[in-house]
Amino acid sequence: MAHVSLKDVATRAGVSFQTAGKVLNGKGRVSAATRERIVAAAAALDYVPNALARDLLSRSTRTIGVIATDFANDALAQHLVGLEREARRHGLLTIIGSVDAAGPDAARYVHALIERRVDGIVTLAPAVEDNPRLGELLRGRVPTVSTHTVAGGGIPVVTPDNLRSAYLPTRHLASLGHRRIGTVTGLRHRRVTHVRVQGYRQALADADLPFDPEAVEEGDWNVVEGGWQATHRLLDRRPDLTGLYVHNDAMAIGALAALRERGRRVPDDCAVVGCDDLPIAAWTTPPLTTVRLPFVEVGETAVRLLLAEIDERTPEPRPITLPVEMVYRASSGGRRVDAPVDPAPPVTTAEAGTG
Amino acid sequence: MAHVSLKDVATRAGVSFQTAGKVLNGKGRVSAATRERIVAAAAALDYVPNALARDLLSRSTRTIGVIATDFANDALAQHLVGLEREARRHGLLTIIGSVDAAGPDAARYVHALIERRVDGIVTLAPAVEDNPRLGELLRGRVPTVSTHTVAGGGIPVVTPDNLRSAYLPTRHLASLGHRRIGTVTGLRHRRVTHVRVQGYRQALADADLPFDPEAVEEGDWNVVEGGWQATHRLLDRRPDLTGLYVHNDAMAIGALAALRERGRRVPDDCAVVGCDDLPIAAWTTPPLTTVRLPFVEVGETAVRLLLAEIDERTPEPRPITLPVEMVYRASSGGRRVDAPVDPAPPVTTAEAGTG
DNA sequence: GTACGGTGCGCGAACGTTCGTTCATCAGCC
DNA sequence: GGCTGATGAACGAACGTTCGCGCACCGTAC
Repeated sequence: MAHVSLKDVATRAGVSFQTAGKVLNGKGRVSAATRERIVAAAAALDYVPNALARDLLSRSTRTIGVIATDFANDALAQHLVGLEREARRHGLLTIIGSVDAAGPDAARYVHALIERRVDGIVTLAPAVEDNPRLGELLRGRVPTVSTHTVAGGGIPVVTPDNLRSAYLPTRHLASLGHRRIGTVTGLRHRRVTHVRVQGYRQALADADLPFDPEAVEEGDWNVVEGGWQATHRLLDRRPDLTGLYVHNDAMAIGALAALRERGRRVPDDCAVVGCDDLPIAAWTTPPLTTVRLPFVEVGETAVRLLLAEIDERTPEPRPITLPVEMVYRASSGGRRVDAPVDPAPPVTTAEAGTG
Repeated sequence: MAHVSLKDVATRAGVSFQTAGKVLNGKGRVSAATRERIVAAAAALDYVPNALARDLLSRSTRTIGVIATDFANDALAQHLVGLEREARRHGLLTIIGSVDAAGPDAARYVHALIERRVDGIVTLAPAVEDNPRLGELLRGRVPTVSTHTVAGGGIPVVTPDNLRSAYLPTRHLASLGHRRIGTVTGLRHRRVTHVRVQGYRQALADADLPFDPEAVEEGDWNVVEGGWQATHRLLDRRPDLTGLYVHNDAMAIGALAALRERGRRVPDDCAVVGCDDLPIAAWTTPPLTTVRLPFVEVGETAVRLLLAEIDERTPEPRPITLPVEMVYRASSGGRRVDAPVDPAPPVTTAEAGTG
């Protein structure tokens, strides 16, 4: 498996290695005869050019790095799919690495990426919101795009329209006639959670419904059980809720279980709307009304933004948000009296859609 | 963001770049005074060594490539988690790429990996079973380990113990007293499917139950709907089944839905056992008895095998299989009369456990 | 004062490319 | 037959490292 170099090809073809290089790159004027000899030699020796040497000279590796927390996470995995696909479309390779939140290996990994001279980095890591170290490591050193607001700022962000991912389902529930709508949120320290609570409140206000802080409960949205526990806590406090917006589908499955245990029928006694539109959402009992988030598109967009940043074309200053979409199923009673979705965002604030 | 080289550090410190290199690598004898100047210069300039140059010389990139079909697939995503973690533990970077089965970009991607001089490749791609091209591309050119038997052979394989992943649940159902046990299989052309049918038949035989070809139905196991459809087809033919082994949890969820639609209670009218132990398996209605497959461990083991192959230590000749484990939940009626699991494999054949 | 061992650095070479320049050869032309 | 211009191929240099060798210089010992 020892590799063959241009020099090897050249000696076999009886030419200088530079001439061999010219032929194999299709550049420079070479006679048909020698060209043929060189091509034959390259084929015979199974020559594969050494990208290390080329990149060393060209100062570009056509490689990007991905910093993620957990590839098995549904959303992140889909981000990765879109990201890698778009990267490959542009002829870029993708290096991945997972980092535990604030551990020392985050710094080590970033360092390794810079040593490899990646052209840019995409972070798929909620941890960058709280942990300022990662931002410091990246800012000004490598072109970077993040799918989460980076502590300290200065790094382009692309996310789903998180505000509407809460506004739409809440409005949907209100339009179905529900007056007491609760919500099971994601982790409190996450930015997306704040934005969603804001969207939820906005929809309540638009429907002339009061905001009840006791109708909001935080859950651990990494596990189904988090939604199950939070729903129980919420219903202990507010047993009269008839509508529930849960910040992700995993927790919504837990919520359905909790409601079932309490003998509350869905959607008749309590309507439930999730978020994410995971594949299983269509197969819960009852099937889950939810919000489709453009996870794959976020990954794709991140790469496009990164390429723009690398080429020093205007690095998008303000966060980019991608449209979300309601998916109506039985857990909310279907799309009965839902108002048409207006094309323009219902609200606009400085915080809108960033998360 | 222009990068700083040893030469830059050296001129700032007033030494030759080789001396700077010695200091920054901790090798060679250098006086404390100049050492300090060099370190200071490196820090001031934010020097990061160029791995391209180093790797060019050392002929090792400490990087491995991953060829996968779909990172959003539950099993593959977990493979990837284990793989990347183990790689990082050994100081290796991981390059990923997804390839559509037999498309031309598979060849392109492999080529790109070899150009980058990756130290080895792991394939997480069922497609290598059918498509001989990928095997040809890799064999003899790059150290490779696969999680799927590669068409043409010659490449080390590591998988869960697929035979037992079917034997154990079938025996479990038999031990619960079920006499008519059906199975919804994965895609027919996949090797794992054959091995599982073999394990299923073996368990039937060991329980003195007849094998009924009509009690076996293929499903598209990439989607829940595949299990739903297959179960309906199966029950149309054999309405009297009282036990069902479904080849993955996603399809098992579809099976539960199909049984519900037919008014058959689980587990009383028909017991169901899935396979994979996805996080949601504990939250279906009823919770799903299933087989835990060591997906993460498969990824880790693949990296260890690959490192052995790279170091030219005995490249494991025969396929490695990792132990699987029953997880008892309500969909089968729990672990009521299950026989103790014998430590040794119940059967051994040439096909055992490979898939 | 010469020989000697050790220390501290510089220097050349190599890894496999790409790029630009130089050089030899040859045909065509007055 | 000497000049021009084109063509084909060789050549030198550079990218940023690592490695080993060589060479000053200093202090010590005879």
